[in-house]
Amino acid sequence: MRLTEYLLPTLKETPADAEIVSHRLMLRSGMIRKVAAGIYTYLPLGLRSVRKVEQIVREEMDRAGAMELLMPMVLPAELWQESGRWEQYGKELLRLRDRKNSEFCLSPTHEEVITDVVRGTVRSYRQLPLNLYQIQGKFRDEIRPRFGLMRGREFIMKDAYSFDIDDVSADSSYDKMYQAYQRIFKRCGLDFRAVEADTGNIGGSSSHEFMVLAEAGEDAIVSCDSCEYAANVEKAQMRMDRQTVPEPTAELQLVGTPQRKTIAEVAQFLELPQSRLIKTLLVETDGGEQLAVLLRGDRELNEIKLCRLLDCLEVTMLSEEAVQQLTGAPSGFAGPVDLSCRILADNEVRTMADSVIGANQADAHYLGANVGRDFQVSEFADLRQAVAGDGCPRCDGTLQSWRGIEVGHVFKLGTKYSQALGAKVLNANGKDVPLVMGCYGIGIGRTVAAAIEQNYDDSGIIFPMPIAPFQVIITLLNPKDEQVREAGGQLYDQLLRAGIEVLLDDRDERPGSKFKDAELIGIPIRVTVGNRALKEDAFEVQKRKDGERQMMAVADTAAWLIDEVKRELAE
RNA sequence: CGGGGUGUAGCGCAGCCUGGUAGCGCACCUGCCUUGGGAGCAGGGGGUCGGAGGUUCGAAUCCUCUCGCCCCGACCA
Repeated sequence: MRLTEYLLPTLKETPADAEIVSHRLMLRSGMIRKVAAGIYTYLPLGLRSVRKVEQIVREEMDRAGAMELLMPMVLPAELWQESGRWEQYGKELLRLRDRKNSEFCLSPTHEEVITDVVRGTVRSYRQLPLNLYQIQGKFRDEIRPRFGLMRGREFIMKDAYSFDIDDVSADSSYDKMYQAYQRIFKRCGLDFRAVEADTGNIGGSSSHEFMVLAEAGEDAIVSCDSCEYAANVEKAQMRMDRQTVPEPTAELQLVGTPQRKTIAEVAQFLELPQSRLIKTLLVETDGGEQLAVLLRGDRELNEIKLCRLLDCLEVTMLSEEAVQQLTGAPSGFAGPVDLSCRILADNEVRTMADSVIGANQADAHYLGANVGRDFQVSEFADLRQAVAGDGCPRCDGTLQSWRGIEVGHVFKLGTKYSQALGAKVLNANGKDVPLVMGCYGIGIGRTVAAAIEQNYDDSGIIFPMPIAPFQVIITLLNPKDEQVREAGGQLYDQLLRAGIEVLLDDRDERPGSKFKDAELIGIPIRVTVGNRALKEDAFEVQKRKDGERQMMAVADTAAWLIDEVKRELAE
């Protein structure tokens, strides 16, 4: 493309509401434009990168034996009522009515539709396994869209669904997708990790998230420094180093702690490390049960682990009034002694002796508290958030922590949807069995954004070759100069003929502006055409990545570029 | 949904407190000039000041309501 004919609205100034690098750079480089909160137009340049990622995804899905189809985005309520999710899904599901007042929704995901398709078309195990995917716009009415394409309401997603006759076969389908994802993100030039993940409310037995490592990531993950273990902190376990239950050495003793409510305040006041305290969190399940959760003072509760243990969807902290009612004291002084509700504790609490706990009376704590002697715990479990430095649950290694951007997620679904929607086939014994499903998502736009989070500098984006909107940019320093136009034009034609995606900056701008734009939009290789170098019968070639310039004979340049682009694509 | 903020030209902002002809920088258009790192000069186009109502001789400015957007939190295949 010639830039004089291309829509490239780059911005010198940074739009005020762009918080993270990728959002800022995508706006500045003219890749996207905001239409409404969490809703974006992909401008020509942005769309090219999106298409690159889509194409890589397509090739790898096809290679893994999946078939592409396309389902509608507007779905009838009936289908969602059948699976029960019309009621369950909540406000994230954007509901609408047609002119006949029938109810519809904008689909945030397609388990129902795909299951409906398959139950109507697949009758026998001989037709399995089956893996169907689509690349399509999705809509989720997020509470708080932010960070540009990172968390939009409308977004492009690849979603695939596998159908198998039994668990063994389903595991193999899952594994194929896992491998395909490894290839996809590798080809996109990303530094990523596959981590064990919580399955959330989509259900299913097992799941991995593909996390691109980046500071701006919304997820925290941990990984072992000596084995392959890696997990989302929502799911991450840790090794229990000390299993012994220590003997109490101190008596239970009431101590005044005026106005000291938080762990930090109490620890400082008593001149003890926070790890000598036990914090008592009072929560209520969505089922209405109130209970206490004990953790070492310096630890954080992992609500997901707690919910799993309690088999509920959410827990909330008790209000000030409820705390007062349950403990007889203002919040900040709750403790497990003589508490009337059920008391759960993190495994670590079992290994603590002579601890500090709340006394259930205003401005007082107990010293020397011991489990079993001074208070009882109904159940110990893994309830705390893993942190860097914890022991790996699989080996002797130590966990490290990272921020990650979730670009892909693979799930073993089991028969949750096939059962709800009656998707069954006859097996080899002529018996009706529900299909065993898996589902596999990739956020396309998010992948582009994540790539930018990992590849940029002060001047702008540094696109990896496979997802760059153009592979080469030819900058004509003075497009009015006949010789420059001629030489640049010839190179441009040669590259086009070779199938190289090339942008010709033939705009009548000053060189500085063109250099700045080329760097901002991150084209991997730039060829500068100016009469100074042309006098030596040379072009100047510069890679965006390292900025190194080299002079190259005009006659050799096209062949070198073609070679170089292919080499980088194959990397 | 709770807390905080903001809405004035495509983008970034000033003006609002203390009411009196709507401004600046960038971008855009024309001309001259310039051409290896976002030049310079001159001229020009573009705004129902988010919307509705109210107070006032007069509202971007004061009051009420409303909508959008942003940040923090809860939430989230």
